[in-house]
Amino acid sequence: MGLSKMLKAISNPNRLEVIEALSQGEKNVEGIVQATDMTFANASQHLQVMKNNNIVKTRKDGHYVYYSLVSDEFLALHQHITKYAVKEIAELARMVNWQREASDSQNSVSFEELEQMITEQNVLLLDVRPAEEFESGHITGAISIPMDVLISSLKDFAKDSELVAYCRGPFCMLADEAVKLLKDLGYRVRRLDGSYPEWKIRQLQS
Amino acid sequence: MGLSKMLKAISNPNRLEVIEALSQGEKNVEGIVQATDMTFANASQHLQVMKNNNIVKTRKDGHYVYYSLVSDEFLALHQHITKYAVKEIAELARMVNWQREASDSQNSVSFEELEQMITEQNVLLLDVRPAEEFESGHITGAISIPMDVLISSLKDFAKDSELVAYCRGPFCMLADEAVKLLKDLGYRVRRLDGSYPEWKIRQLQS
DNA sequence: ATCATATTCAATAAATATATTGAATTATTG
DNA sequence: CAATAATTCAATATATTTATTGAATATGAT
Repeated sequence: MGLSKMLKAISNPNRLEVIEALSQGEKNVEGIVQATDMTFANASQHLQVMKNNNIVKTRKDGHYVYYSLVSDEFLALHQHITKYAVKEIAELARMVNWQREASDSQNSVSFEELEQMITEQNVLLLDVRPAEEFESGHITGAISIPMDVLISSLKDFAKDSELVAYCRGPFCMLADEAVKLLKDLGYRVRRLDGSYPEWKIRQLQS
Repeated sequence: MGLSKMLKAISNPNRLEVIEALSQGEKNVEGIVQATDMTFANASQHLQVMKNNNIVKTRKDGHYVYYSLVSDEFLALHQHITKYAVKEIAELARMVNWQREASDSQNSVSFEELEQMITEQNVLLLDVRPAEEFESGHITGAISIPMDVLISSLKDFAKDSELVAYCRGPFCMLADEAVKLLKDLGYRVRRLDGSYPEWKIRQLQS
């Protein structure tokens, strides 16, 4: 049956990592390899499986083959599944909430609050993902401060505006680290209770 | 990873059939066997897999072990996945729309229309699933007319009220058959564009 | 207790999925 | 057109999944 094939195609830890990576935007095989610690050939084979099952599509440019998720509908489905996992699969719920004091309401900001803050112009929205991911798509108004840049150059932000950091999704800890770091420096900073791909789906639905 | 385990547990054709069956209500192993043409031991083993992965839960009563879906949250997730499949997986879309002229708007009724018709009291809502499935849960106001009863006894309905038939879900053809049969007898009859489990989730959300 | 019935368990064989290796393609650049 | 770089393909070994068979439990009835 076609549904079971599709589900098989996404029910492998490596391929789920690929999907998470591609949720941030298209990547070539090298990019996938870096995001997942698979070998090159192995990554390529998994990508073939996903292509044959309509999970991803490809675009050729010079030497490179760029992979991306097949549709926004699929991205939305993947987020439904992930949300279920974070809420209902005990093991994952624990992992996500593990060392994240940030997820209490004191330290996290909802999309609604963020929109409010943006219209009021008193927020600096930090995208702490790698620069390439920012370039292939980000929340409107965000600035790119990849974690390594934040750590090494310790940029100065205006102390009077509030900071909000976000990253890849519920399993991404970068934003939490950024919050911790900046808090210690005396900034007013919170984590976005959401991520770029979730924001993207929200935009499509409104 | 826990998410891939959960997805593996639902990405098998037999287990998907089990989930579809349990979407209609709890069943013992014998009931699953009848709904899926697996052998007894095989069904039991698949049920163990689903139990160990928090897809189903059990209740013991005398000799029997009754299985049911673990939560309404899971039922909702399964429906999201199914809806995606029907819309986006070409092969399935074709299958469902195959010989279903019923799915054009002339021959199908949305939940909203149905609610309207029910308040206006001029509809006879026919549940054409097996009697046990009706008993373990049905759309409020429906009457149970299993397909075999409909065919053999050819019940007389009031010719002045409109008939609406429903069954298990998008892959269930019983309601289409009922529509065809009753149409030939001169009734005004349409198929519900939805099913009992979808109605159940709607109720929970409102 | 003994028996019958519903379900689970254990052992097996066959099929499928996965990671690794190295060779084969394909497109670009000089 | 040769050289290079990115990707895919093919072959293989290992691990996992699946269905089948028959035996083992557990529960209720006689």
